[in-house]
Amino acid sequence: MELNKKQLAAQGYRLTKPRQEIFAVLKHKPQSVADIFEQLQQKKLKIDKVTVYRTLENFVKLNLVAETQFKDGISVYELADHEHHHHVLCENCGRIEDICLDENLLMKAVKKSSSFLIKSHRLEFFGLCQKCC
Amino acid sequence: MELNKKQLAAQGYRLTKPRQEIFAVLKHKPQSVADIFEQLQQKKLKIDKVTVYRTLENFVKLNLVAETQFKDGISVYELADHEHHHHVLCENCGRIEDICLDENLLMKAVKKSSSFLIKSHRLEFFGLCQKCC
DNA sequence: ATATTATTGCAAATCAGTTGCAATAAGTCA
DNA sequence: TGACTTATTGCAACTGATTTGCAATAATAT
Ligand SMILES: [Mn+2]
Ligand SMILES: [Mn+2]
Ligand SMILES: [Zn+2]
Ligand SMILES: [Zn+2]
Repeated sequence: MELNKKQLAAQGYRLTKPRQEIFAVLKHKPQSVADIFEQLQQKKLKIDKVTVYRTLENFVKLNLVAETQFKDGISVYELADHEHHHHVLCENCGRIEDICLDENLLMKAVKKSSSFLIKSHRLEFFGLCQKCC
Repeated sequence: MELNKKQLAAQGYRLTKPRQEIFAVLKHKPQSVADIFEQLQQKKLKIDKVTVYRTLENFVKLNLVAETQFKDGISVYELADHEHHHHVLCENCGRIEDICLDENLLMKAVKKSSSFLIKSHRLEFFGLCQKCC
């Protein structure tokens, strides 16, 4: 997936250097703001942390990026290039693995047991990756 | 459930006014630190916000209170008087409802599809309560 | 090339939560 | 009860993450 000028323009956004660079960094793996900022610095790019915040906010609005909150309320951002899924986080090294589940049964059970109109959910797992086991 | 002197003493904790008051406030419903602090103020109790933080931390250590992180990374605390369960949060009014689920199937599916050793998980639902529908 | 305005970077502000420390008060024991 | 020990509290200062205001910059349209 590429950051595309037309797609941005359609919503009144411009294709800029910082946006391209942040998008490129996200291609590697899901990362926090701090992670992304560090990567940019390593690349010797003088992009302000504020710009990272603002860019991610915009990417999320544009559905280009998905935000996941892990423990401690720190968000991790990843390119929204595949379907709804969840994550396992290694509590030792921070590695993240995607988890795809069939959620029909779960959602059916919830709708039955709750009086609320369910709109969305969040599900994360924590544990140890193979390396850290 | 009552905050009990012996139980606290057994772990070297003392039964104090702030602890009793915070416990009492939690009896009403699950709440954030800000919520709890506001309740205390409405009761004209001069209890510092720092004390609320420290007290909740202790209650969690003592397994008297359970902490849940909703969106935005803000924790909500509730008396730990029932089993492991999850929550639905009303996106309009903030009301919280408990959800008890049989998670065997879910956990089995996850263990099968992940290479990680799963230790714990977090699951929350968002939607609208009956009043807000 | 010029004009328009979205975007950026910097500094300052805000916000949640933490820490250090001296004053206070709960529990203990004579 | 009153003195003693030490856990607890409140206050102020601090931290780290995120937000905001604003003037300078740069992307797009004409
Ligand atoms: Mn993912
Ligand atoms: Mn609950
Ligand atoms: Zn690991
Ligand atoms: Zn509601």
